[in-house]
Amino acid sequence: MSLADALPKHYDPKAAQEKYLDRWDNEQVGHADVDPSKKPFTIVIPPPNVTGALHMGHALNNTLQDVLIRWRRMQGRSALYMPGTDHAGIATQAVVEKLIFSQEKKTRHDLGREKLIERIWEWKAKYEARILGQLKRLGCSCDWGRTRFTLDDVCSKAVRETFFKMFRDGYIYRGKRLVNWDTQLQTSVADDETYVEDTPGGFWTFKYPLADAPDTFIRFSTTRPETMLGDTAVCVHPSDARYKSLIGKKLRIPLNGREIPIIADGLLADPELGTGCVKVTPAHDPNDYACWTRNPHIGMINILNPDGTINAEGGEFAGLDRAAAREAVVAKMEALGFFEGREDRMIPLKYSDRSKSPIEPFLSDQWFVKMADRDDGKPGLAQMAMDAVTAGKVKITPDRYAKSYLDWLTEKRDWCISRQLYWGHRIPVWHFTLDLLHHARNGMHENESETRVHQEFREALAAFAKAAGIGDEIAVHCDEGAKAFVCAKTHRAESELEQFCKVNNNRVNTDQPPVYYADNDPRKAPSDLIWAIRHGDCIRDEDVLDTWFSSALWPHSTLGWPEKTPELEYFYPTNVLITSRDIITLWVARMVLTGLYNLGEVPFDDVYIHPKILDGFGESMSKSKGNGVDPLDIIDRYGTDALRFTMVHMTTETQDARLPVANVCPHCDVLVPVKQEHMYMRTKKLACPACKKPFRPGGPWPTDDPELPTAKQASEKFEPGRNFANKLWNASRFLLLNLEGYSPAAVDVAMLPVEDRWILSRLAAVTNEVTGHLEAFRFSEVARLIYDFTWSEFCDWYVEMSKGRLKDDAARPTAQRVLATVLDGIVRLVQPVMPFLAESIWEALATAAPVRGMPTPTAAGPSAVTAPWPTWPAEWIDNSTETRISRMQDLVRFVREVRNRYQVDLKAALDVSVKCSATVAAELQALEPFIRSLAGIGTCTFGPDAPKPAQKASHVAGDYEAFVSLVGLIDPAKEVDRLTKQIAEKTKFLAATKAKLSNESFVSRAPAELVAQQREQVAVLEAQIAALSANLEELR
RNA sequence: GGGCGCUUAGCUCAGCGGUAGAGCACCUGCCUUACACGCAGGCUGUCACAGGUUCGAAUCCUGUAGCGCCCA
Repeated sequence: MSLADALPKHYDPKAAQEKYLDRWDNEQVGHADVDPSKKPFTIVIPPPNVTGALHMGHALNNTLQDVLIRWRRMQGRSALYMPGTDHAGIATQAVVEKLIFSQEKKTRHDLGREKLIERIWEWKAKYEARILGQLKRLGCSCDWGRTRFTLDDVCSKAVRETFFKMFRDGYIYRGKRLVNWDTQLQTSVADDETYVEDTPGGFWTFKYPLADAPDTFIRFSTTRPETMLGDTAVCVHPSDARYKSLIGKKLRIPLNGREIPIIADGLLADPELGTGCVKVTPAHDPNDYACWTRNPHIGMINILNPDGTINAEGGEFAGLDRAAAREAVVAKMEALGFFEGREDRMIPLKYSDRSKSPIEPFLSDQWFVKMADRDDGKPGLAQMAMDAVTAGKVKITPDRYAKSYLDWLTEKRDWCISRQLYWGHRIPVWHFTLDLLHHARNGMHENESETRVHQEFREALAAFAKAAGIGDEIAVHCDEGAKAFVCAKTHRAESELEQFCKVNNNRVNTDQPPVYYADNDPRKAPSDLIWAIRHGDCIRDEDVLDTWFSSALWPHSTLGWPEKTPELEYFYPTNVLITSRDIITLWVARMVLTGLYNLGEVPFDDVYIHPKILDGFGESMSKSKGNGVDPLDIIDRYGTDALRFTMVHMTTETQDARLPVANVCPHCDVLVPVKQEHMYMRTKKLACPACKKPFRPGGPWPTDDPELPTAKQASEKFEPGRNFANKLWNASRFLLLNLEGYSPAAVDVAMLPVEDRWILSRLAAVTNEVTGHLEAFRFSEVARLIYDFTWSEFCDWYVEMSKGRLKDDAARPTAQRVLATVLDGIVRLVQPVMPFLAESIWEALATAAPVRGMPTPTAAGPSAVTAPWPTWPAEWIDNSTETRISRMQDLVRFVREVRNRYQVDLKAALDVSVKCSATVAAELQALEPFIRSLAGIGTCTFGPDAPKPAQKASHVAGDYEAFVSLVGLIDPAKEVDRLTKQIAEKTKFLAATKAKLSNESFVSRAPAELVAQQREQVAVLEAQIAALSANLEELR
């Protein structure tokens, strides 16, 4: 009693969160041990970027993971939810650089590598703490003690080991690639860090003369005339009759006299467009670059310096900025007479989001991982990853995403892993420039000299490494020209190489021996090595690795690989990976291939791809639009349980999840829907429709508005979740108010009354279904079933039916036991989805009914989190009992409908008579007290001879006919309307059924069962229509 | 240009071969001692369009239109 009084009328999510978050933290409920007596279950978190805080997409992603983890933990698995964050190279470096520039007007070049990295670590510390805090408030039961970061020592070791292995095995090579080059910041930027804007520009037409027929010309147009300096071909369509005879001939570029071929390429040239001829500048245009890959003989020429000025390839134009070069090139072409015309045109120009300057496609040296099949017997990485999915070792759900995965991998495109950044895993490679002609100067053939130098370099390096004790820790590639690359596996090898470089760079172009090592030091480089490099340099690679390279290792790096840790042994391969579809290729595919490459085992058995969260207009959420919602705002307003419930409920297989966003009026807390015209800070002031006071809608506002308060954002989508939490809370409150005198006892379920057997049958069936849906990742079904069972069956019917029994001393103990058992079962089902609510109820229940359950009560454990997942005896599921209760519900609904229709006061009892067989009557009789109380009935008679009141409302059901006496109440017109409508419905249905049966094909081809059922239906319908018609007649 | 998904009640979405469902909104009663974040009841649909397969199609196939995402 005192306890129940202490329970507030409304579930207080904030109080529950505060209480249990601390407790779970202290008790480390998320800690998963290596425990051979249990089966492991592992999910690694897709590590959130430390760039910023978590958004609704994360809330969804992490909720689903935690649901599975909590469920499996209850099933007795050692469930590890591995937490951590991602350094997110470019994104994080960009925000920090931006911040520093805005506050201190300093660029990264001003600060230098060390200093900038230091500042980013500060940022990381702040955001990592924030992200982990958010995850905790989302209720995620991670094993916090194992938290990893993609740049920490453990992950770094895995990165280095993997890079080294791949380098040694010949999967990693250095090559050229066109990147989006920001000439101002002098870095490449990713595609998603650029934007395209229509910009006024020009469209110039020029002509090039044929080399051997200077009076014959090819005309073409371009928006970037300066790139003519880098042209290596002119391309026509192979089927274009105008140029067919010219294919293979040479043109002369008038600017510099270089001769270039006319080639045919159906993919680049479009005969319908302009002159049908296209100049090809492979080093400065993506399409032309692609053309070069198909026609490598044309070669390519880079004409730009990293700062956007023309390089030495530009001859007389060298040193000019690209804009000046454009004018100068046009002027010269005009002066030479090859300029044909210019028109103004809007050009879709790509800009860098970070410097707002135009992007230059720029050819640069990058590191790649070879994905293709190999001819040296080592497996192709892409093929390995494809085989894992086609062979079913990794199962992707929904399975249509397996196609995107396979399609992408089929291209087997090499993976560019280098980034021109400071923030990331620095590539552990040292560049040596060899003097290939060393021996040639002494008369040896050039080729032979080169081979010899390579060989000497290898041998010398091996000797050096052996002497330095790092023989197994370096690998070398020097099979291409003057560049040799040495990769260091360990920090020790790294520092040896660093020192070596330092020593030898000091003596480039001298004949002096190394000064760093003493003469008697075995590491002193052999003279051959010195010879080999003495005209070159030796420096560490400046680049860092793509973030995805480290996150690709996440499922095993977090478990300690390359060390053979017990965790790795026990928890790997992990079980499920949950992520969103846009990183199937960037991340999932790469995890599979690194897992297979490093460990020979796939990283996870299942991949579940969840929906994307969109706003109410179907647009993706983003800060700049101002349509994003902060999960913490939702938690503050509706509670974590409500947030999680709604997330689970929204997770269907095919649809993206729409979340209509509203501004919360800062004055009166009313939700004001966001309209599209409010987005992008387009609306600075709104009046609240409720309180009429003005406020500023949510958006990416840089500062506070001194005049107007800014609205927080919310979404009414979370209300059903909050309401459900409250409903279950109150059902529990009801039980606690009625548990006085509760005593546990063994129960023979078969001997229980029908209402108890019904709710236990439903509980067992729903539990089975929920378990099945969890196994198959059908999240929305899980939420729906729990919601419907709890609300529409347990609360609406069973709890109502129990009210009378609780007042009856004889029936009370059993009712209490069943109520406690069912509520306990519901709480367990709810725990994975709504853990704070479940724990609150669990704790309250523990004081009043610590020993509970059926058929044999047992002591409930201390926490719902660790309570066993429910399973019930199969024989509890009883269809005939469920049918009996359905019949009762149908009857009660009929009486209630009559009461509502005639606006009969609740307190006024109605008299009901039910005409039915003796069997049905007996079954209904057993439920009579419930029927009376649920429907508000005075007298109630059942049986074949049940009287038909003179004035009545009637209802015809499958196996009974019911009448509510309406003496003094009846409005015959209303009843006539109603019965007429019902007769019409049934007649229509009857006609459809008869039509089916008179169709010979139906009778012969449809399953016999179905045909029989339809025949029966005809009989039933005819009887019902007859009864309804008779009742209708009596009203007239 | 290629691929994938979506189009069902006013809104958000389930259903995916055998008489169209939920929540919200709306209407009518109810502060009935668990819950007004509630209770009882009601209203609401050519299941985008056009063909086809089938005894039977919202459900399977083909095409069209619109919307969205991914890849180039």
